[in-house]
Amino acid sequence: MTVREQLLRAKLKATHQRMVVLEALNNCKTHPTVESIYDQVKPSNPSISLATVYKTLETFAEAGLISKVPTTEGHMRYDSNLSNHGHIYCLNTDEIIDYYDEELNNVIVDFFRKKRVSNLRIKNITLNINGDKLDPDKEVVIK
Amino acid sequence: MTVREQLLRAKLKATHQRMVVLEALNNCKTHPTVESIYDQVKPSNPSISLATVYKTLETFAEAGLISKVPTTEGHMRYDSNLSNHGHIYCLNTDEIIDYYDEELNNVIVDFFRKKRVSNLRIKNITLNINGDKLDPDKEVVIK
DNA sequence: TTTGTAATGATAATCATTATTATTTAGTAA
DNA sequence: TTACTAAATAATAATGATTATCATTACAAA
Repeated sequence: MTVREQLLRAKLKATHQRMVVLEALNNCKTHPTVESIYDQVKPSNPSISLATVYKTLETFAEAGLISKVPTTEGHMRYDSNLSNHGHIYCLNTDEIIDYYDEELNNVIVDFFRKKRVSNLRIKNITLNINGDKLDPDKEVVIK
Repeated sequence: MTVREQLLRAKLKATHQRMVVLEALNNCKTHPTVESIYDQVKPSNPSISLATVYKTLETFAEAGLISKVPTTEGHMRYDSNLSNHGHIYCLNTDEIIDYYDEELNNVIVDFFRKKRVSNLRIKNITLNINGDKLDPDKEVVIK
């Protein structure tokens, strides 16, 4: 699906700025900040305004095209991976890595099918793993 | 244990400001913001500075006396409950409620004993439950 | 008590985010 | 295609939250 189609499907006007920002998000495996998206699209779109990037990301999040990921330091980052997943926070490198395990997910889903939390409509449950990367230059691998 | 003892044990100078802030945190079942702590201690300590509250909370977090809880909106709140637990985020009321279940914790601990995440020294794993309170005036109850 | 060092209060500076507004653009209908 | 309307954008000012500065004060060790 093209970014234009994604936008129209979300009932958003398909402007050039929205398309390049969404393109950047889609091609991004990390969890970018507003500034890093701005830096990424700026070279090929010199007239884009930082305020537009802020508003665009907020609009996308409201429309459900992306999700917001708050960091342990209280800043906001964005995630175009909409599948059910948790995050590994590498505190010493500021990396945020997607984490998903089918077996663990099933255990948690089963648990909350039994255990009832009343007076709350649960939207989602995520697992956060916080830690330090041992070798900051190598990747974290889940086996 | 008195707040003075808590501070000295953490190798922090036991100033009056630190004692009243720690006292406020200890007596607080919610997850207060900087401002709400400031508002709470200000009446009985009119000369305390907001900047001091900021620095004090950061100092406490570094010393491990409290932990920082980032909200889904990217703001910071503080938690004097140091036991292993997760949080329920009530998105429509901005409440953050502690959550702990022995059985679920065991399942998760067991899982990560088997499953290895390499190149990462895990500090902690927390479960975040996001949802909306159905009746904002009533409590969320876990059964 | 005295003294050295660290913490505090007051406030200025900074940084991130949001608001404002004139201009431009996308989408639609003639 | 062209013209129209509402929405989006660019530029930048305003705001709000947090941090830095520095003169003063207070803790705690001797």
